[in-house]
Amino acid sequence: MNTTPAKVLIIEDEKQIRRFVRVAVEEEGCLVSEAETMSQGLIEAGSRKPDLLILDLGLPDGNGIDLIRDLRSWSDVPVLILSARSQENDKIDALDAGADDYLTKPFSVGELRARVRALLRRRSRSGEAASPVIEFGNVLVDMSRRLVTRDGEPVHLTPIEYRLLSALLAHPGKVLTQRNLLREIWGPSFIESSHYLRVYVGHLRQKLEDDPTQPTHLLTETGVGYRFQP
Amino acid sequence: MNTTPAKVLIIEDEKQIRRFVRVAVEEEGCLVSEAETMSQGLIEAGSRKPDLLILDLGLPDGNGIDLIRDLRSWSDVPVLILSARSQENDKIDALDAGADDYLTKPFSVGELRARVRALLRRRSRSGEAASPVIEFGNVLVDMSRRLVTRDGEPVHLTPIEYRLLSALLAHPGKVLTQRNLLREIWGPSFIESSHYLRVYVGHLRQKLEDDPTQPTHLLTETGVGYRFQP
DNA sequence: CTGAATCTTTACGACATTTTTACGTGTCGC
DNA sequence: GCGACACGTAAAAATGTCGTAAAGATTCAG
Repeated sequence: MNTTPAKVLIIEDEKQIRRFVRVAVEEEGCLVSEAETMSQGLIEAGSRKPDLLILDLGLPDGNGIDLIRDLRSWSDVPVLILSARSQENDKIDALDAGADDYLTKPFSVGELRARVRALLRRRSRSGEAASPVIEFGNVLVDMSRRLVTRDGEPVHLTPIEYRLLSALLAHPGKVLTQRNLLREIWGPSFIESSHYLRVYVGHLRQKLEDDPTQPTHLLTETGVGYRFQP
Repeated sequence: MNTTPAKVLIIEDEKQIRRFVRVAVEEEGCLVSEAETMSQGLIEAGSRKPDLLILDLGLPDGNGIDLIRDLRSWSDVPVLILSARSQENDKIDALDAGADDYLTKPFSVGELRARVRALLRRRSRSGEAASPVIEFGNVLVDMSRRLVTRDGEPVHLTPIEYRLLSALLAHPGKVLTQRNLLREIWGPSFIESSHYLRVYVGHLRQKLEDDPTQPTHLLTETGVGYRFQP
């Protein structure tokens, strides 16, 4: 049980929905603050340091995705998105930009509270020290020393190769979309150039997989992205 | 077991059928309220906050589909439709608008009670299941990792297969019309090509059902659409 | 300025996925 | 029963994506 109540920031312009969400979240025992605009929301997020941010994508001023990107440059607070069914694409972009979960309107109190609980649960867990050395196959990756070895022999990785490997290793078992990886490693303007990924995933497999032709740890999900399998 | 009995609202003009339904639902241990007209039904739904709404499409005043659309803008209470065989199109339109399941007159008490149970079951679960991992049969679907396993073995799904599965799994027990699914997965211009669905539902059954010939979880509603049964 | 390392770009064959096509089955009304 | 219709399966054709190698382009140290 957490001693201090979690702080939740709601960014939502419609008063009705804001009330609805506030009540639901307060029933989870959280401290709630509100913002009606993107810019106000960013300021609140910076000053109040909330443990969870609930964001409506359909705000009149500015783009919610930009807010998330901005936010992610200095904070890793969980972000829960509220979106209308007509904003399917925005939703995906938002998840790509670093949001954690989403709800499509209309949603029920139960659903909302469940998502809030799930995202806040992460808060308590994340404190545990993540082991800085990852192992798979006959490869060791020491994150703290930026050192990669295979069968004991050190393996040299170029900067991009290493960043790509880190990104994949950060979420074991999870599929990372091409856009996600491209944004994280090359920057937002390279989202289109998915062939970079093919080249560099190829390099990594060449250096780390037993049989680069039949990879067992750096897997491709055709049409979607790549996945690291421990 | 739920501590509080579920509240069910019946919107039906024919007194005879209203009685029939009321008795059946009460045998499920529910609290029943009634409405004879659309407008009255909407008011009741707003004030009583029922856990299930049973709606006859053939009401004299106004259109049942409009009622559902209106309702869906502020509530996601499950809706069970009663329709006469001559109202085939209305039935599908209603499901498209957001209804959850349907019964075609004449129907038996047993059928009715089974549907009611199924739709109410969702109520208790939706609050708890914050976990993004869904289970059915011997299959596990981890939404956060885009990972599907069967008997522990990973199952590979193509992008379309996965999107189709997600769409079905998003609403357990709910009937999703072909138009609905086609629009969500292929886009609005593919509403006519119901053929794709047959092919890809076939693929999913092949990969996930114990006996693809006799599916137990990915069910067909002939002439209407498909349904995921947990 | 030169060379080595790295990154970017290009091209093409191999492969995976999607789309078509074709045909068999079962159901329902007549 | 017979024909129309919707559904399920299989496999070919079309399309799209991936992996690889290798040739420019860039950077940086010496």
